[in-house]
Amino acid sequence: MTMPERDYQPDQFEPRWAERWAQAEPSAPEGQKQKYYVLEMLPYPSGALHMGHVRNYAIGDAVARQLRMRGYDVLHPMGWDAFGLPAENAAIKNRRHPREWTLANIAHMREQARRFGFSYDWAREVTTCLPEYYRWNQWLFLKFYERGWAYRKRGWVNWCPQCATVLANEQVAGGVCWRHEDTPVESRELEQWYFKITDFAGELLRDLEQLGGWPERVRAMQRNWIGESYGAEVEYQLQPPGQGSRPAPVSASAPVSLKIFTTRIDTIFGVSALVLAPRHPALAGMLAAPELARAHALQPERGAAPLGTEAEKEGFFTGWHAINPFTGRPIPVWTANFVLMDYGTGAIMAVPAHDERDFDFCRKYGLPIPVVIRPSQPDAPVPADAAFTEDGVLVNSGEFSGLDSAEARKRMAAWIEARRQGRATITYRLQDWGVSRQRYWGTPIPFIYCPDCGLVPVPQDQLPVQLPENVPISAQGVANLAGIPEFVETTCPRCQKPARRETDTMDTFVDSSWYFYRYLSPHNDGAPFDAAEARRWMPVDQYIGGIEHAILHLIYARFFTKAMRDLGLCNVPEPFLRLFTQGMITRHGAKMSKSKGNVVDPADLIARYGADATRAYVLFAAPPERDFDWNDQGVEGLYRFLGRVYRLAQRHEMDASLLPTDFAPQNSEWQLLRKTHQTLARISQEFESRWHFNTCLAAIMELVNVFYELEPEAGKGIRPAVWRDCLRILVLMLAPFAPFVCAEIWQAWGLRDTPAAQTWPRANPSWTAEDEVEIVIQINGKVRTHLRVRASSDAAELERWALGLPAVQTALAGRSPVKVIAIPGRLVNIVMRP
RNA sequence: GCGAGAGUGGCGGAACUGGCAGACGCCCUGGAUUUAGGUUCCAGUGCCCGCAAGGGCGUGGGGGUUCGAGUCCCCCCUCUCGCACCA
Repeated sequence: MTMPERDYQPDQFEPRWAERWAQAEPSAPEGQKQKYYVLEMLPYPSGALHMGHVRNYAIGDAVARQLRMRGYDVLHPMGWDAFGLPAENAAIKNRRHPREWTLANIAHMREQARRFGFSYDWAREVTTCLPEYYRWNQWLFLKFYERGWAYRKRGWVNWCPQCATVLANEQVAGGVCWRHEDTPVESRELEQWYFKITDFAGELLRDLEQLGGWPERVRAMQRNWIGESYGAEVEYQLQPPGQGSRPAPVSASAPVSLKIFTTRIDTIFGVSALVLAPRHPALAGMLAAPELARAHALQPERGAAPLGTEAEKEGFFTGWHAINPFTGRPIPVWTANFVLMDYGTGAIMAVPAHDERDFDFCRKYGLPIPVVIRPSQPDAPVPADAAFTEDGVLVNSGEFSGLDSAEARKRMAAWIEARRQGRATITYRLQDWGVSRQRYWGTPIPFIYCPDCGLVPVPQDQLPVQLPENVPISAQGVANLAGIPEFVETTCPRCQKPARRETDTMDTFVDSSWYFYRYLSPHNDGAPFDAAEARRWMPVDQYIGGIEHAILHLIYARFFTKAMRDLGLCNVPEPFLRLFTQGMITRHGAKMSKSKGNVVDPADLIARYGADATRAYVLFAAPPERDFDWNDQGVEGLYRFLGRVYRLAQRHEMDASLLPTDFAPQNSEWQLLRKTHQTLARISQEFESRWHFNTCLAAIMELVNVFYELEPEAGKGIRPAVWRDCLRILVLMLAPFAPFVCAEIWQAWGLRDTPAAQTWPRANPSWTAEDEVEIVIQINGKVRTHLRVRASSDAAELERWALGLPAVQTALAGRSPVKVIAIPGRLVNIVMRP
């Protein structure tokens, strides 16, 4: 008896399952099962899911579903990165409150995610713009403040005129804003809140070594970003301008010494000048107003130089001199555009003979170029008209002459340290994270400015500091908090006198730095998260997301975990054990964007082909870590394939009985069992290694082709029990990639639950092995013929049989081969002289 | 310039350890089913020569190691991504 065959029409059953799964209570955690935390990067609720989301979640869901079938207790949550500027821009456009717009988008996107069948535990959903969440941003901010990890500082900051707010260094790439690629970032001098991520720089760098489950590319990017350099600080005493014994009068704020950072203290006998960054604070006490202005004019705007070039080096002599502590001789102090205030001490010693930049600069301005390092190999060539920048042997360096560079660096650092004019030190390129934003739609920073008490943290029991509901929205924008008097005006928690609230909000990267802890106890109102839950679930076993967060989000989140560990909130040093970065989906060779008109809308795909075909195609098109270009016909291929499976399954009855493992197959049963179990072994292996789901789906397609080929044998040469067993395995293997159609088939078969609730099948090794193999016969490395032999045939047998083949006899033409290579199970190569 | 990754049919890709290059899918062609179109099912499909049997060529280019190289080594070319005077 066969069931009536129906066409594959996913819209007739997918919504039904989606609804059922959305309402299903998450399976209760079972203590004895091993935990596995699968996390996908939470999306910004921009309005609708895009293909990038679909790819990210299709990968994560396949992994989560397969792990559940393998018996893990899987945590697979989802949430919304709901604060941020697009909501304000939308507010301006539609005169709609950012909260309304955001929550409406979330509702829609959650519905889309459900329609796709992504198996999230919706009871754990987190929305960062709700006070239940952001109060814990504020709570953590205050904890950081107590530890000195949150502090205020006046300094030059990146300002994006489009965003009308400050940006962190990580959010500026190539001189432009990360959200506005056509907007150069300006620099402004402002007082801002910072997180002291530099306190963790060394640990953030070292612990990268233990992140073996991360792509090397991401680790390299973070390593470069942190930028650790071993070197020394050296303090130079200053001499004001003036001739001989009559120094010119200097102001009270005049500095008496200057600290520089160098990685090459071994070259210090070759210093021609000290050079200060144009914005070095010491210059204010060294230069008269016109010169100071001249110095400030040297400061290049970030990204001012065209890409691929460096600005011409420019600077001028300040009139001051500094005493080289090693030689006792005065050297001129300059200021120049090529010295960065943000790195080291903002001042360098210029050693033109041994640094390319210093060489360019000193040659341009006619400063001397004394040589103090020679190559270790006496006959090695020395660059004629360039700096020799490698390590070597010191010359003209007083008592240090003759030492090699590495040894000299140690001794010279010790020498300067003994004189208390310097020390060996480590410098990082990484700078503290500027977290202030001058925007409305973010977490208010919980501080109060009191005329009497100064800066006062908002007491913990008064959290959250709520974002005011009523905010003026005009064509110019959403007012920031400074423009909302009801918010600003408050009373001092200490003295109760009138006071002002801090009006900056937090960078939204604060929200995403710890959201994956909030999933563990999303409704806890006594703490950001439950420590016992964190002990059970952290670290995240597998994080999946886009490479674009390689530095920003992933370094901030690592920093938060380390800080929270030091606060005693959690006990792991790293948040993400394994990281998988999926590739981009392009179309017509370009990133999908509305302006290019090359967007594929997941909603349209669901309507035409259903969620399963869309998910499966996204996985089939390429290995998940690679970029791929969207092909409209490709989805149709997967739609056809799922239809093939659906129809095949409908044509056959099912029962719940399993084939015994010691079952003795006969005739074509072997073929089906072997193919099924070989496919199963391949897919099981792929889940535990590369995640090349494209080959998994290809393997399932091959298997389905075999089913079609053998279908006339079903119930004849292939007994029903064998046919059913293989068919059931097919559906179970497909279930992580196309859960709807598999559930539908399961139900149509009259079986209980869904494939997702079944145990992942185990490949039977006695059925995967081939008993016969085809051996390639080569002559001089070229395939000439084939030979079918028992799989167990040894090399001697193979050689004997191969040499007896007519084709080989013809080729040999009576001569004897020079050599015969026989590899059991693979080939025989007969080597002859040409 | 520096760092990382990638170059395989008309297209996406497969070949994980050196052992039949092109699995699987798309496109295209033909056949069956169908009143017809669509759907479905089956077959063909790297390039060149050949009616065929068969042969030659072929994984960006050049060289090398090896019985044997898409895979290992050296040199070069192209593309993608990241970094951008970090002393």
